[in-house]
Amino acid sequence: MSTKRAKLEQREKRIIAAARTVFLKHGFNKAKMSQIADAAALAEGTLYLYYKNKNAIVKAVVVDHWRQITDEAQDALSKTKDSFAQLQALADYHLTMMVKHWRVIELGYVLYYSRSDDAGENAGVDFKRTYAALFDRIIERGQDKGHFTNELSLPFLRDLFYGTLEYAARTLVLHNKPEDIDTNVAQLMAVLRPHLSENVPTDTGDDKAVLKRLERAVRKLERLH
Amino acid sequence: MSTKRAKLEQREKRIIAAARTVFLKHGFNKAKMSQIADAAALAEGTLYLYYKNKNAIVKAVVVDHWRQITDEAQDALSKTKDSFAQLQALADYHLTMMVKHWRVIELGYVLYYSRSDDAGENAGVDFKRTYAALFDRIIERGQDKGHFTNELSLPFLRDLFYGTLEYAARTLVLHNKPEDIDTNVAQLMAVLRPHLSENVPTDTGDDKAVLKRLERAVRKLERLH
DNA sequence: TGTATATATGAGTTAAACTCATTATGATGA
DNA sequence: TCATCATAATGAGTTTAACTCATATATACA
Repeated sequence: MSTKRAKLEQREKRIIAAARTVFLKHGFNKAKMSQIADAAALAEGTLYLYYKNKNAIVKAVVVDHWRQITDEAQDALSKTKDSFAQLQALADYHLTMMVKHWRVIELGYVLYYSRSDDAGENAGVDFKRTYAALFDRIIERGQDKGHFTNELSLPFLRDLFYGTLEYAARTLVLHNKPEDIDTNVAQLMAVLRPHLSENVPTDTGDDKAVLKRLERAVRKLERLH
Repeated sequence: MSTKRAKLEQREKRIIAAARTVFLKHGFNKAKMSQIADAAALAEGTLYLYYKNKNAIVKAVVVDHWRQITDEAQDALSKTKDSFAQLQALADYHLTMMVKHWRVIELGYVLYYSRSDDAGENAGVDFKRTYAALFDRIIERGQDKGHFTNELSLPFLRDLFYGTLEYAARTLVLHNKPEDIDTNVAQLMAVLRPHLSENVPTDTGDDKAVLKRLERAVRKLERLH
């Protein structure tokens, strides 16, 4: 009973794995169904028993990728309970993954432009949905615990977070600078911090002379960057 | 002399206009070369005298769009000399245009995924280049005039700006809420302000502001070491 | 073991991007 | 105005690759 179902699922996975390899190697257009069939050790016609068409296959590849990524990200987040640290961990993980698997991200674009290909069928671009929810959960929990302000709306914060990181990833890949992941994450967190952390006013009593001296030093340092 | 060249350019424009109509109506895949030819009142073969293939046509459509957008944005910016106001004007214009012409943005995705189609030929995705430069110019001029700090790197700022706005546009289109353009722009500017405006705190009594600024600077230093 | 049902196959069909031999257009000069 | 040449346009024909379907094979069940 379950062996049959298991076997079919096994085949589906084999197709996805084969398709992923072929798509990543050649890109969507130059990838041929015959190549995918070969890589999966199946006849071309058999592919169509599992997926309606080439678009459905690429969609399955992309969806599968985001599912894996979501699982891994969840693990990475569980290492800390501090909301802000979790956010930083997510940003770091997300950017790292995007840079590493940029070709998959580009494959995802196929799904955007080919929407409305077959009215109905190809329903909305909702891969990433559960992944994006990770961010929402962090923010909401941070707000509940009173650590985060809510002066910025959640949808906006989400767009800022993921939009910035996607563009940053493209820049890093384009200029082949994966070592800049950290500085990008740091800058993003610096931007978010004042809008998330409930600022505890620094205690007074500090000597003005010290402040003045510090400020001169900082100004000097700032000029270096 | 010039009439001949002018006529050819005229034809190119007719093809782009026709292609734009057909692509926006049907999407890239369902748009047929024959339809474009019909819409341009030309034979199908003639299209190939002007553009190498379907991809080249869609690229021309997208490039043309961004050229127009760039011109218009420049006009919108010339209304004010204040750097921060210019940034806000650009954000507002950009988001408005993206929401209005979202289908063209999606068409642009075709260029991303189909890169490497024909090694060499389809050189980098550099439409938007001059458009993105508008942002750079505002930032750089603001920094030169001493109104903007430079604690965040230009590439990062650019990715933050355009990345956030693209994601925000997608959200607005998806939820059909074009009236939220203003709130999105406002939130983006609120996020950017503290990192751009040089708010030199008067060291007379304004301890909190000084401390805040010093803290930011120190955190930044900590990140670097 | 025989029959029915489910799954796999790949030669054949079809659609659409692209080519190219032929035809039309228009410029130039006598 | 016409003859010659060069340039541009045409669309029937070719090619490629996604997709189909009649046939073959495997599997479950009595």
